[in-house]
Amino acid sequence: MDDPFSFSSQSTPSTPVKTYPEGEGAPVSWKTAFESVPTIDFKAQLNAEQYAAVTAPAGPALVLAGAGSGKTRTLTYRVAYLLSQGVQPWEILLITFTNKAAKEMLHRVEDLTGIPQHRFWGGTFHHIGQRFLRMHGQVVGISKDFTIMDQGDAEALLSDAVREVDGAFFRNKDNPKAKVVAEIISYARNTLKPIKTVLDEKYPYFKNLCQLLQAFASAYEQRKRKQGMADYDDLLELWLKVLETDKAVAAEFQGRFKHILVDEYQDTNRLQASLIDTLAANHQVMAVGDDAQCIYTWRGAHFENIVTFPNRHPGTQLFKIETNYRSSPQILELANAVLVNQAQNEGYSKELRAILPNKQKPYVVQAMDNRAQAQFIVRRIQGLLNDGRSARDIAILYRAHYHAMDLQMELSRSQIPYIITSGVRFFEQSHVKDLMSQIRFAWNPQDTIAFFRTACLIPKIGPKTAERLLELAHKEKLKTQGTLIQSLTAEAVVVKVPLEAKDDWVDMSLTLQNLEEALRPPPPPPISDGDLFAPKPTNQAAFIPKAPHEVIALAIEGWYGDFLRTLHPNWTSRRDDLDSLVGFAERYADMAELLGQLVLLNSESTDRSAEEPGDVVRLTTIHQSKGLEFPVVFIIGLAEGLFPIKRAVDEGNIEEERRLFYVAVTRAMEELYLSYPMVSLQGGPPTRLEMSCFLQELPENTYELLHLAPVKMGRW
DNA sequence: TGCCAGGTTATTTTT
DNA sequence: TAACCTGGCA
Repeated sequence: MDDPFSFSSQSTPSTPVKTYPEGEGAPVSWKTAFESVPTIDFKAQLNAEQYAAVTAPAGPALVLAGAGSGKTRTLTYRVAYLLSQGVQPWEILLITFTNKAAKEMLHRVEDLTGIPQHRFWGGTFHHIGQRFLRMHGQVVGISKDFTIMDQGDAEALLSDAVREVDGAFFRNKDNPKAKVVAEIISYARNTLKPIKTVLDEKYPYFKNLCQLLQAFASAYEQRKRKQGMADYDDLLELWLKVLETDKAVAAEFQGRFKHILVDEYQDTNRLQASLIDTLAANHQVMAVGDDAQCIYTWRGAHFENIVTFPNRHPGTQLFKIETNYRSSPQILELANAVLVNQAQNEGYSKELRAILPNKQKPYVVQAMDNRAQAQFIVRRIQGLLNDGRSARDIAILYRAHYHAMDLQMELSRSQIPYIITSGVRFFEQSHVKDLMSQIRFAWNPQDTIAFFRTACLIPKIGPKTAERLLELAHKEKLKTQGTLIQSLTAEAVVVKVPLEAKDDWVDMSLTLQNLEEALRPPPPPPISDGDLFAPKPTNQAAFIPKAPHEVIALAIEGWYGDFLRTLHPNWTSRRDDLDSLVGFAERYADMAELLGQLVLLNSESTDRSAEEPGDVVRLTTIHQSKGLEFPVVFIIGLAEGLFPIKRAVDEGNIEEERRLFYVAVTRAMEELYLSYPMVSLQGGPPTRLEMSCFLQELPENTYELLHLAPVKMGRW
């Protein structure tokens, strides 16, 4: 697996990946496969707008695809079209933002063309960056087998770096917390701006900390390199750095891709845009997106990227796809009205054109308070279900998770099945991370974050104690020539473990030792003994590491499996999570790959979500609803202060809130309910809430107002 | 130094 | 709801 691009978004050892060396044609078998691609009548299967984009001649192209206009379809057919023109699959680079999108896209291409997914070069920015760096990272001083940290790990490492530079920093409560420091630094990196600029623009109240933050950033950087770690941003930042440093490598990749396709281009940040621009040195790039749906500027997304794309790629052809296949004309009329109120000069003008039959106008619903809002929705849902609607056709969208609290209670009470996609992801759940930390530490004893996480689980052991013990173990290691993990159980270390923690400490260390033995050959025995019968070095050559899923099973059987019971009351379900991790890991042949993927993949790819889609109502934030569609959509909390949310108003980010509202509205296919509570009972005395400005701005003929009387009225 | 209980507070979160 | 913080105690 040396070729960085010989992968699909999912690693499936069952279908071995073939790669073709540079300059060589594909093997004959492949050609046969290629010829068997069904001929597609592009003109018949696409509308005129889509057809134009799909069959665009080579060269830079920008496809503005409105909500529900068949964006994915267009992209998929574009790939098929290129293939039909003789382009080889490995000459196409397909970049998406999410794993979900990558998976879906590759899947659909395979369905359409019959060519297996893994022939295509596709994945998320981060996936591709990872593979690239595993190959060429040394150019910028990162080792091949770096470990990728997730958000939490990165913050922990950053905290360490901060304390190293200024031990008292976090004690001052006026200073930003580790999370915020991380945010600032990350934002700077993703937007290619100096920290100073970021502070000026977004955090003026931390301006005086500029020097300090810069010092934190570089200390953090050093730590990462020293410990062989990379955070998410590194995958992009260092990728770009390599391309800029090593012209030969850059040229190789620039020549390799004849066609680069980028999905959701409006959500690229400056760093990602630079990557694309660099790779697409010959302007062989098609960007697809919708600037009206850019909702991630707070994380560095820069929707002007889409606006200035033609400047950076001279000769760009512009395609607009505006026929909407998703929503009723009434819903689209409202959606278009949302955009009319956009500040001027915000992106491209667009108007979605309906082709579906008429339906009911969207409703605006005023409820007394949150509770009444929830009750209204529950009653309405019951009505829909009685009319034969499936629960899965219904979604409730909101701006922030906590807006849905009353609703959850009300739904549970009425026994309406629902799922809520909450903020915590599978791999970020504490027990999953606990377990994986042990494996990570066994895999890479340099990974002190993993060690601390594991050690501090034990009662009576906190960070300070853990640090002392680790130091002792290091000393011991030098003495005995063993491994660090072997030293954990050395007498000199164990005596320093707090009395009550001893049993757990030893158990934990023994498990770690088991894991280590499963992963790596034992170190050469000390020579000084003169022991002629010591195991011979040949043992090492013969060592075969255990498969990742076996290692995970080993860890569960070990110390943590039992310890978990003492940790959480709901340990059985957590134990199930861990067991499902074993199944998940079966897909991976080696630990390095698994550890890398674990961090890059989020909940989508777990077996868990595969089971999820049942016939249930879906509750989700608007951000997470992007790309989805539902026949019936409720958008709740449409009051000033809730949506647009107060903080966004304070910071002057109304336009992003408006785009968010636009995204929410365009999820709906047939029925749309926009509701808000008129009184807030949250914390303290009841306060009156105004109708959201987004509703106030709408022409009155775009919706029907429904004022809920306290008593039951009519059907609801 | 570490633990625990109780209280507070709440943006959004592709990787 | 849950995650986080704080203060007081062992």
